[in-house]
Amino acid sequence: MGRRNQHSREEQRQMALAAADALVAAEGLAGFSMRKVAQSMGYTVGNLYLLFSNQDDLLAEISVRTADTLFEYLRGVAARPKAPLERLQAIAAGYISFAHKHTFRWRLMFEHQMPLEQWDHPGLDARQRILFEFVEEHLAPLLPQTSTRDLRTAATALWSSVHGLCVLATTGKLNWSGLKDARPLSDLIVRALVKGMQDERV
Amino acid sequence: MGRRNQHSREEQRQMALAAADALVAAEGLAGFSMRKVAQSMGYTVGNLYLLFSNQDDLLAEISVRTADTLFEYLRGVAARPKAPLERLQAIAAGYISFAHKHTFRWRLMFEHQMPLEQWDHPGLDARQRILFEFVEEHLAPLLPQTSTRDLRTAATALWSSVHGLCVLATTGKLNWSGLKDARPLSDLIVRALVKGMQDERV
DNA sequence: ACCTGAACACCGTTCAAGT
DNA sequence: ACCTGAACACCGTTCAAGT
Repeated sequence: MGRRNQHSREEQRQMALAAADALVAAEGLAGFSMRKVAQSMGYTVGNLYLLFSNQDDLLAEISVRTADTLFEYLRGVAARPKAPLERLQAIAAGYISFAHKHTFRWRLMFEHQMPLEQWDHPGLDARQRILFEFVEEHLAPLLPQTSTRDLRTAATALWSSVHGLCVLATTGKLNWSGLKDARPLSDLIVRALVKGMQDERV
Repeated sequence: MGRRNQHSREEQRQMALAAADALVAAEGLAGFSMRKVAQSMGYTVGNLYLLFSNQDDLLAEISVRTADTLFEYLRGVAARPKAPLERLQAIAAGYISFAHKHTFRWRLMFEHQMPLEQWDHPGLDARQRILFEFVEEHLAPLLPQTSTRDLRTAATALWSSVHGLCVLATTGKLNWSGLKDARPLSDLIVRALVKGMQDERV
């Protein structure tokens, strides 16, 4: 057939991304398929391969969207508290609550690029760098007189810790500790880590 | 056909597990399939469903094996250092180096049970509890006069942090910080976190 | 030029039928 | 009783062929 120019190529891309994002949000990566996306947007599967090079490419673009949404949310969260430590704690708690609210979308960012192995998506890498720099920026006031290099190390340590807690929290592995909410734990991690680093002569 | 009792059911299970484990180690979860496992052990796919209830069941059993191997390794690592802090740092570094050496097997433990959602595998949960208690046991000497409840919280905080670093390290996301080795970072996290917690009146 | 439809090579899972 | 072989309902990806 061929419905001529009913939707421009760019419109089709956006339709596909919207359909795919909704599918991931509803069913997770396990329930995702190119065929479902195609059906949901009213086109054939084959057509999807004229818009994206393959499934990984489509999933990567959804991850980029999620990363942008996440970052915007974190910027909003960081705007409230004035005290540096509380701001950092709010950012950490915001990260966890975002992951809790958009579990499948958030998981996708870490599940799907594992197959890609070393092959790095430039757009995705950029988002990750932005996030780390954001943490670094808000950690800086708490660690004055620290070299750029050590500050970067500290930000990496802090963020990987928060991320690890987030992983455990979203996979229900915190029940062991008897905690219902992750917030006390994220506060503790940020506070203790910052305090411990302040005491260092790194 | 039916090769009568050429291998007992239990022998077949072990053959399947060995084949599946080797397949995961070589190709990761992405390259895994029931059909490949069956072919590798010289039986039909259908026969696999007389040994395991389904794919997730088989993968869970492999995860249990990996968890046992990991724990045995960590126990060995913890036997060396005498000083409590150094012992804890050695355990953290051991966890990361195990994940680095057996990347695909280690990833499987966290990738495959996500689809299972809340549905918890009792054997797997037991291993996770053992690991947390192991950390708690080695953290205890560093946090005397701490209640059982707070000690558990501290162990959770510490281990989720180490796990988070491990995730980033094995997915190559540490390059941003300029670190080639994760060891300095894991040492820093353990040291700073313990120090920060010691200063608390939790 | 734009999109389809059917094909290809894979999947997990089930179960009647062979020995 | 033990295991197979073929079927079923799905996949991702490609590409000749229709309009």
